[in-house]
Amino acid sequence: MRNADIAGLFDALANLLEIKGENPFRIRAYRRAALAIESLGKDIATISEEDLLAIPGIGKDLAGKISEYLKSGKIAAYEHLKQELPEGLLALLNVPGLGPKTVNLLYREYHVTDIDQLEKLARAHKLSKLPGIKEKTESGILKGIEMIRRYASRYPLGKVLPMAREIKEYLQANAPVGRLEIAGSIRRWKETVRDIDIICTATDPHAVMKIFTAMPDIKQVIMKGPTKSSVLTTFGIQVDLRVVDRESFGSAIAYFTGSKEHNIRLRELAVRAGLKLNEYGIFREKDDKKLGGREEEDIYTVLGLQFVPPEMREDRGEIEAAQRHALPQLVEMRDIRGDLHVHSAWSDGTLEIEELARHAAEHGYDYIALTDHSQGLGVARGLSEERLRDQIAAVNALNRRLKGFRILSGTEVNIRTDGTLDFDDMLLRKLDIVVASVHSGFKQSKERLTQRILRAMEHPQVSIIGHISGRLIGERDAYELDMEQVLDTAARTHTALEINAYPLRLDLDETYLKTAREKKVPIVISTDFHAFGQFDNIRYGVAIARRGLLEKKDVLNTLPSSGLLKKLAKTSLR
DNA sequence: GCCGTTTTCGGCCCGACTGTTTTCAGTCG
Repeated sequence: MRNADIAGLFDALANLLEIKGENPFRIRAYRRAALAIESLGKDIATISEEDLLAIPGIGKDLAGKISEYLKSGKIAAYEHLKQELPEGLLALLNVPGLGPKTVNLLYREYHVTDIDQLEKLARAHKLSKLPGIKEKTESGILKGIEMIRRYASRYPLGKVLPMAREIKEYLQANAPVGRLEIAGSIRRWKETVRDIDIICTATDPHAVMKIFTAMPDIKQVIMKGPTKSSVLTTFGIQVDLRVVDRESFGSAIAYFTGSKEHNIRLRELAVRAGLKLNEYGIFREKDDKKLGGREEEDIYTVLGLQFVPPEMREDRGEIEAAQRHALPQLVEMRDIRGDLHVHSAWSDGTLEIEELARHAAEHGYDYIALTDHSQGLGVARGLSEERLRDQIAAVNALNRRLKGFRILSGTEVNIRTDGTLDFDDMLLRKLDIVVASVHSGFKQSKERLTQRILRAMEHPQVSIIGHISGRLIGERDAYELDMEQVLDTAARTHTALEINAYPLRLDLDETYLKTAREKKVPIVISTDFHAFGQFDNIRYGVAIARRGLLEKKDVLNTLPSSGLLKKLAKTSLR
């Protein structure tokens, strides 16, 4: 798909225009369009020009530029702009504290076009000769350069959320705070996050800020004010704390949860209704009377909107739906009845089958599917056919003893490099659930990988395709797949796709979920359980499902086991 | 550059903190 390329080009265009000092609203239009294209969920090349115009934020001009790129691989306007301002300037914008105005100044005065040049000039104290720049700014730029060299810009949610919870607990235990919540992209459950945003109420903000900026494991205090402070942890992630009084907590958490684009749309609605919305509340414009803000719901109510769950707040149409009071009823944690991807100590898990069952029942589940690895995956102690037969017998024996809980016999069978499965068909037929996954040969061509997965989906015994993209967020990219074909085939063969709730996987990812839902592809949410406590990871998967707008009816493991097995029995459907 | 329950033209969100300034521009979220 070229979506990411086009979105990237529009973003680059916006940045160059900003350095040039162009009309800020024109710049915003490019950025909005870039976001819309990125989260489109289908190949932009397959969309007619007419349908392009139906996408909010894309008008005649941008639709033309998209077509131009699809035809020629270039956008003339961007090529022209590059003649004026070198592309290298874009990298300079990534330096914290360095914005478009300063980049422009540096380029005009010293022809700075890359970070190494900038660093040399700063070290030689040449920058402080420029208007508006003195020693502090100069050393700030050097610090900024060090930061981008040392740290990644975004981190996987699964790494950051536990840190955020630690900070939350620390502040609740040590600072005089009232209500306190994690906000920002963590609260929206974005799969990667850039920083940790925390919002709290307090009667003595100074005392809170003092404790916050002196927390253990703080590397640097970036800024410190009475209502807003930022620090950098030794891990390298920025933490922002915002303090408000209790009457503003709702509006503040709404504001601090974002997304920025969602907030902008809310404020535009407010302006049009003769209101003003900020982090302190929602006010009537003419007399400044406060109409709400203590609770987050106030904001949506006063604006005449249905309450929008944080996971949906990305300005992807949720505001319009909330105006019509037609938001989907998103799937919830309590809807999940069981886990369909679970490993025991028979392969590379740590719990015995009975312990697993008890643990799952304590977690509130009615069933699990035991899906240990297959023989080909030696590193994970994959089961031989003989051991799998033994396991089926063990599960049957156990099920006779268990009351109100059921273990489904299953496997996570390797999809071999040619698309065949790692167990004999006769054996697979004895199982309740067959999860088929790719564990090797990631470097195959897009065509081969796609064919491989299609072939597995055509197999009558395969109920679910596990972690379909193969990615590990921040560690390994997804392999290339023709997702259009994959989703069509999944729908046709009634093969479910898994949302793998392991925090570094989280695929099938949200960009494809919307399309999957439209095509009526069955979806399951599973944790890929290996060790005690990991059933809790289901929250990540539910969040991704919610970000993909899935409802309870779209997710198969919201069903009781009998209904679930009926839905997964694809042979009876053909 | 987009868009329309005021508008096809004239609007387009709002505030905190920092550094360099004697009143504010730049950056960030």
